[in-house]
Amino acid sequence: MDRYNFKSVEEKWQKFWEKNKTFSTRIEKNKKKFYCLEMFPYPSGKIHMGHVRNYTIGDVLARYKLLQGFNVLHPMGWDSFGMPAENAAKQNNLDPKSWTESNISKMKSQLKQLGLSIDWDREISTCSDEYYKHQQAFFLELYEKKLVYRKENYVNWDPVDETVLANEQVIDGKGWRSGAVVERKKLSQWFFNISKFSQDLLDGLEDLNLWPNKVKTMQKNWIGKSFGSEIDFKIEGDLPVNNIKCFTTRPDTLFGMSFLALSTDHEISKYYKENNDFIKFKEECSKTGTTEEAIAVGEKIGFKTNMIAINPLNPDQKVPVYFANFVLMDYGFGAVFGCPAHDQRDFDFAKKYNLEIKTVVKPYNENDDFKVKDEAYTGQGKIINSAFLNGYDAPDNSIIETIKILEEKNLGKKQINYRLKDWGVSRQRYWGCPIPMAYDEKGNVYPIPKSMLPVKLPENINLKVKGNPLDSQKTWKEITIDGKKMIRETDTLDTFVCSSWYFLRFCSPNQKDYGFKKDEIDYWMPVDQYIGGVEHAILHLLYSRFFMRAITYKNKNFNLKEPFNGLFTQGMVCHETYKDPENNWVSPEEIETIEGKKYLKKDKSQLITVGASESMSKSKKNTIDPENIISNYGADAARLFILSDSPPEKDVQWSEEGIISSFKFVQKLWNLNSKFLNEIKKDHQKDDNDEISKFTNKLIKKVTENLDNFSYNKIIANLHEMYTFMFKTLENNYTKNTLIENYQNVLIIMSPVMPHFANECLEVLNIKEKIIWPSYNKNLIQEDEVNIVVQINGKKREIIRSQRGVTEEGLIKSIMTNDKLSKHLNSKSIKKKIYIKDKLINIIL
RNA sequence: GGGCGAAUGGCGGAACUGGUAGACGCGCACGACUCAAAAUCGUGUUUCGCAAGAAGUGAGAGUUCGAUUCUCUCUUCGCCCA
Repeated sequence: MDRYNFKSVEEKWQKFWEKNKTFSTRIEKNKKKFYCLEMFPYPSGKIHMGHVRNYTIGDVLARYKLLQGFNVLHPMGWDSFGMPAENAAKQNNLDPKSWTESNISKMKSQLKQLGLSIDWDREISTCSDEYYKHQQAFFLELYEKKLVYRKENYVNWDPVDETVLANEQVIDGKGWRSGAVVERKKLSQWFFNISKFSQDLLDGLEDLNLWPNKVKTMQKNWIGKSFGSEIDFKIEGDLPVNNIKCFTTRPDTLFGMSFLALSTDHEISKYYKENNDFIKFKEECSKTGTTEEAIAVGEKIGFKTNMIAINPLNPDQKVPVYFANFVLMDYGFGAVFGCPAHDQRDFDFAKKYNLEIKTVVKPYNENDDFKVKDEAYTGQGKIINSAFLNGYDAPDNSIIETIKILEEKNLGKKQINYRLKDWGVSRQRYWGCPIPMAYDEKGNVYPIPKSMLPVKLPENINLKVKGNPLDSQKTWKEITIDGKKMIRETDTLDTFVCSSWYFLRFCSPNQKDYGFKKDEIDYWMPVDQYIGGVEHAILHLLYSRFFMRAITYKNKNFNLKEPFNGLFTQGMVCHETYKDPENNWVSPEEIETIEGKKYLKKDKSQLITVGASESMSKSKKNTIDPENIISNYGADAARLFILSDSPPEKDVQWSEEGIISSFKFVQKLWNLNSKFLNEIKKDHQKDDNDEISKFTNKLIKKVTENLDNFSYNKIIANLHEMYTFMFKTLENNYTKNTLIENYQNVLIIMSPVMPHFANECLEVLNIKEKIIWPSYNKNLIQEDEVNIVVQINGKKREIIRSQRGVTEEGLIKSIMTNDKLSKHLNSKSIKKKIYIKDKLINIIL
């Protein structure tokens, strides 16, 4: 038998698809469309195993839908703006553009080697001005709709990268990329008004039935809707301040209040702007980050004013007013009342400044004299020490009751609050989409006229300057609009903006005058299946959902809110980790296995310790290069293995044994192919039986169901079963037609997973009609005989073969004549029988 | 600390709405081919037991004729948020 030459076969089909534009798509109104999209990659220069998994999953789906007769849109592009290009360029004295472009061409050829059914005519790259000019136009459109605004704001400042970080880019108080301790800094920033859509984004989740619940929950928590109330506090003191408005989610703990805390940016701070102690204090506050986490973990500090606040429900109680670092201006009204007993931040603060800690909620299992001691009590319970509120169940009932009382007395009202904040999109970087705005001498803001778009990035610039390189580009910065001299905005857009609408651009990649074309969007959108990593569960997906709403806002002829109808989040690719005797990470390539033990290749006396399997990362050196895998084993084997071992939504463990086994399986299938061709040549007069058709029809049913459920790992198992069955039974006598018909169907259903191999085999069969996904014949998948489990007292005793549809009486008869079973039954009387037709009988004695 | 999810052989994992636990693969063992090895093919492989049989899906309870599947309590792990 000849060996299967995967190299030439894979190359042949990749060329064939490219030359024939097999996967290039256009609108066909009479056909049902299917938009299959995988998250586009950042062009780092090399694909990694995560890409292989992501794009294989997507490709299996796209090819399956294509065979089912859908008009499939399956595009690919590049998320090509961002810091890595700028950093790499800085280090190697390159320019980010050429670095990015050469990476794209390398990665593109790698993706092609995987045999993906991509419509490359639709390729887009977000760093090309052909793409970002439309993004700038959208920016202006949103500006006109007042969904974009500029404000001075505290931001998370990364002092190493010298850029602003979004809250989610701050991990453990440090920059996600640089690892530097993040500072609080005040900057003028551009914002997208995403919070305007908080409720709508929340409501929209309800209809996303094809999204994982996990992701929906995460988004829900991120939007963070909470009920509470605003409360007016009367103020006494020597300042012209009569009252302060606070927001709270726990108005029911008002009787436990012992201070009022203000943000240092609260308007009242204007009375302190010449107070040196206050200025010092404010500086101190800027050292705490702006994330909820930083605030929860950091030390709570306060600046005491000489104002006194009066408890509206208990006018005899007067408490001090502080400025405090844990109150932010963009939460509520920048003012909160402190109830130390039932809020940990307030508790920490009260301990530090010796304020009263008055318990007003007790757990159900405690007495009325319960007192909060070492930490705040935030759980459920009953209200105590609170006059007319005593006895209410906290928090639910007590909050409702308190709000009712506050509203009756005109002291406050119910309020809904969202955790979701507006999206700061300004970045002080070069390699991003320029924000199309300008300022006159007085600092007034002007949009760049649409006729002057795109605002192109200047080329050949010095990146090795402090701060934003665009800031030092005088010739680029200075422009004239309508004869007026102006200075450009030098901030660029967060790269998440680029990925918030690329799925629209794929529908109209060549549209010149606008980002997309209406009739193309109407046909292709929404994305039917979006596939990517769960790490984008919140930001990218939420931003994209916002962007659709922003574009359709006040837009009568375009009304689509949800961009992604179906979402699938695949798991990560893991690999064992290895360490040498000196405790250094060792990559799998440096290891040789001798008699089951692993040694360093270069020094075979050195034994390697095998650690846990963890997600592939450069730092742990447990990555495997897909390019080597493809050249050693072929794309089909790689695709086969990446799908075979685990369900796609879970992590998969890459292993040498695994890929070798897949490689061998491809060869086995090739041998099976030869055998099939041999048998077909024999062309018997008559079929021995219909066993092969029965098997194939069952196989079609199973594989189709597994494809529909994303159980791709089970498809591989189905194919293994197919191989075993066919190899054993092929030598029965079958006619040419029977063999061809069944083998053709087998090849078609394996083609989404192993497209090169399957197409090669199909070609030899020389099928004249169009290749389509086979349906199964219901009559052929039913067996005439079934296995029936016989249980006695709920315990399995025997399996008996029986005719389908056998009656209970018939079954009992054969049980009585069965030696093994009648032994158990003896002369005992049968109390009860449970018979599940064609499956099981349980006899209770 | 809160939310969500998971736990099945030596390993990765199957098991439809409660009805044969361990499909399929890896690994391992034995056999065939070979002077030998590799490759390939075949057979076996949850545990205990010679066998008949018994036990068995993280632990403990419950519902049921019957529970990996449903309910409760607990343990451990993972992810997200803090």
